[in-house]
Amino acid sequence: MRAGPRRQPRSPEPAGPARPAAEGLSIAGVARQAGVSVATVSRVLNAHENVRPATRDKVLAAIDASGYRVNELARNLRTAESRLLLTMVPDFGNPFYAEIVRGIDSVARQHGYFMLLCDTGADAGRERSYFDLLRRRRADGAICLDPATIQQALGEASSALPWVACCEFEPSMGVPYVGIDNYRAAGDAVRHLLARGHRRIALINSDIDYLYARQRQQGYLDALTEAGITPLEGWRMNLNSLDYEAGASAAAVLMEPPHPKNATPTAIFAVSDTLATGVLHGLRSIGKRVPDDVAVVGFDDISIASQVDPPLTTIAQPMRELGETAARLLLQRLANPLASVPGVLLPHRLVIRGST
Amino acid sequence: MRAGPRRQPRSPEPAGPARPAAEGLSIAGVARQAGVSVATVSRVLNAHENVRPATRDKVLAAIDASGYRVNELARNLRTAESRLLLTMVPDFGNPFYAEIVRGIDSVARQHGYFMLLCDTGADAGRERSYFDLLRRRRADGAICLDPATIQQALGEASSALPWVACCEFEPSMGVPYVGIDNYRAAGDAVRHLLARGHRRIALINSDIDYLYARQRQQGYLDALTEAGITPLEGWRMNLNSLDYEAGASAAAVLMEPPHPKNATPTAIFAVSDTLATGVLHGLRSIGKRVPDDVAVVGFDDISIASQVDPPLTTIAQPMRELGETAARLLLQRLANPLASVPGVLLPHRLVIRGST
DNA sequence: CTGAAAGCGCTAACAA
DNA sequence: TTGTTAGCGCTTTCAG
Repeated sequence: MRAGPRRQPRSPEPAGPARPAAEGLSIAGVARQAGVSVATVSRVLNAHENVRPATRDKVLAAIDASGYRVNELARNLRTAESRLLLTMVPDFGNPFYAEIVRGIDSVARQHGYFMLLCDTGADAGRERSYFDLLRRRRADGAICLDPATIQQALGEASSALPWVACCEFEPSMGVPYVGIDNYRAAGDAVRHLLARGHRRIALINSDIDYLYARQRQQGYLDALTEAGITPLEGWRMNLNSLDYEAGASAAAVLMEPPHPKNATPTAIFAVSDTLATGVLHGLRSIGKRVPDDVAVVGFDDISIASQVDPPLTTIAQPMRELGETAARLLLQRLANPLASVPGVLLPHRLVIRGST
Repeated sequence: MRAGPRRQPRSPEPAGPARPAAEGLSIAGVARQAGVSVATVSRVLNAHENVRPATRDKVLAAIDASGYRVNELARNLRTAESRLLLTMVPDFGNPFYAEIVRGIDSVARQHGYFMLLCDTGADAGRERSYFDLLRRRRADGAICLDPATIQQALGEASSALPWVACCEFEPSMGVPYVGIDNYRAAGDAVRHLLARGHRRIALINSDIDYLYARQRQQGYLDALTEAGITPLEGWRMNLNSLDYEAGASAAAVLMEPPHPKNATPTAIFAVSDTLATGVLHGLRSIGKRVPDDVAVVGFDDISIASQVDPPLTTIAQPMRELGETAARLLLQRLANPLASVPGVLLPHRLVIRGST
C-alpha cells in the first residue's frame, strides 16, 4: 500500500528574527523563556510529580505567555501511538449505527482517544483499506460493525491487529465482540405475533452477508416451525438496503397477489426499524391498515419507531451500550494485548406499541 | 492546555534479534533488504519520478516481501500535517447533520484526508476544546456546524486558524462559509401556506442561538406581515432540542386552548423535519388530522420526510452539497491560506407533499 | 539516479 | 529535582 504524492510542507523558514510568539513555537522555545530545559517542560506538560512547584509555575507562565500548544504530531511519533480509534460502519447515515457510534465516541473520549469514523458501505475493498490504517499507525485500534463475512475474510489476515467486532461477529474468529442474541430476539418477535393470533408471518430481511440477518432468519424459521407452521418461501425477502424506500417497496411486493390461496401474510417482521417504517408507508400506499389488516414488528427501537403511525412494536437493542462496550473491549485489548478475549452478549427487549 | 498523563509507550525492545518481518519494520529495513538507501525507498513510496525502474522494482519487491507499511506518525511529523479534517457538529445523531457529514467525508477522502468527527452538543466549552485540536496539530483544518453565536466567540480568538463554517455562519467574521438563504426559504414555506388559504400560522423554532433560527423566524414574520397578517406571539415556540419528542409535545402545547378567540393556528411551520415529524405525532395524539385540521411544513427534506403519514411538505436543503462545498472551501483554504474567502449560498427548494 | 545526513518536536533514559 | 542527549521513522536538501 503505497501513498500518493502529498502536499508540500511549510517551506523552511527564512530564519528571520524570533516570531511575535504563539506561532510554530516548540517546547525548546518555552524552555528558553522559562529558563529551564526541555525535559522539565516536558515533565510539566505531562504532569510528572518530580518538578519543584516554583519551577512548574515558571514553565506554566511561559506556556501561558507564549500561547504554546503541544505538537501532538511529534508526541505521537515519540510515544508510538496515535490516540485515534477507528470505527468502521456500513452506513453512518443509519440512525441505528449513529447511536452506537455515539456510545463508542463517549467512551473513547473519556479515555483520551478520538474517533476516526469511516463509512465502508459494507464494501470489502474499502474496509480492507481502512483496516490498513492500523498497520500504518494512523489509528491505535479499530471497531468494526461491518458484516461478519467481511470481517472473516479480513480477520484471517489481521487477527494480530488490535480490533474488536460490534453487532457483527464470528465467535470462532477469536476477535473480541459484543452483540445481542439475534436468534432469540427474532424468535421473541415472531412469538409475539403468534400470540396475537397471526399464522402467516412474513420476514423482510437484509442482505444475508450479515450475521444478524442469518441469525434472525433462523430464529424466525424455528419459531414458526415450533408453532407448527411451515414457513413459506414467498414470505421471505432479502433486501440489500435498509433504507425506508426499500422497506416500502418490499411491503408492496410482499402483499401482492401471487401467493398461494390463503397464504398472503397478515403480519410482517422487518429486521430493522428503518425497513419497518418504510413498510408502514408501503402498506399505507396500497391501502392496507396497520395493525388491522397487517401487523408490523420492527427491530432496534431507534427513536423514530415511537413516532410513526402507528408506533412500531419492535425489538429494542441497547445501542448505546453496544457502542460503549465495544470501545471498552478495545481499550482493554490495547492496554493488555495478551489478555483473553471475551465475547459479550447484551440483552434485547420486546417493546410493544400500536403496530401489532 | 496541558495534556494529562498518557499510556506508557511500548517498552524499549530488549534489542533482540531481527523480527520475523512485517512487524515494526521501518523504511531502513526495507532499504537494507532492497540494497538501497532510505532516501530511495522514500522516493519510491512517494512516487517520485527520478528513480530508475529497476531500482523501483527492487524496492517494491522488498516492500511486498516484508509487508512493510509506512508509519504515518513519522511522516506526519516530518511533513507537519496530520491529514485529518475536524468536523464539529452539534449532534451527529440528527439525520440532517449525518447527511452533511457524508458530503464532507466523501470530498475529504477524495483528497487524501480523513475526518475526525466531533459531537459538540452545541456546547461552547466542548467546541473550544475541539478547536484546540487545530493548534495542537492534530487536525489540519476544521469545519464547524455549530451555532453561529458560538463560532463568533471562538472566531475572535481563532480567526487565523484554518477553518470554515457550514450552515451556521457570520458573514462579517471573515470566515469562509456555505449555507442557504434561510430567510427566503422560511418565507417560501410561509407563502406556500398562505397560498393554501392559511392565515393563522405557527412557528416551531429551535434555539435562537442558531443563525438559521433567527433568519427563519424573520422570514416567517416578514412573510406574514407582507400578507397583512399580524403574527401573534402565541404562535411561536422556541425549543432547545430537535428531537422528535420535542416536536410532538410542542405541537400539543401549541394547539391547546389558551389562544385568543379564533387565534388557534391552522398551520404549523417547523424549522426541521425531525421536529415536524414529531409534530405529526403530537397532532395525531390530540386527535387532529393533517392536513385537514392542521397543515404542517417541515424543513431539510431528510429521508424520513417522505415516509411519514402524511408525507411532509418541506424545504429541501442540498445537504450533501453543503458538506461537499464546506470541505472544498476548507481544502482551498489549506492550499492557499492567503486567498480570499468566499461565502457560498446554495439553493433550497420547496417540496410539496401531503401534509399541506 | 542515488546516498549521506540533518532534522521535524517530543519523551525518557541516564547523569548530575 | 533538573539537564543532557539519544532517538521515534520519515522526507528532503545537498553531494556525488
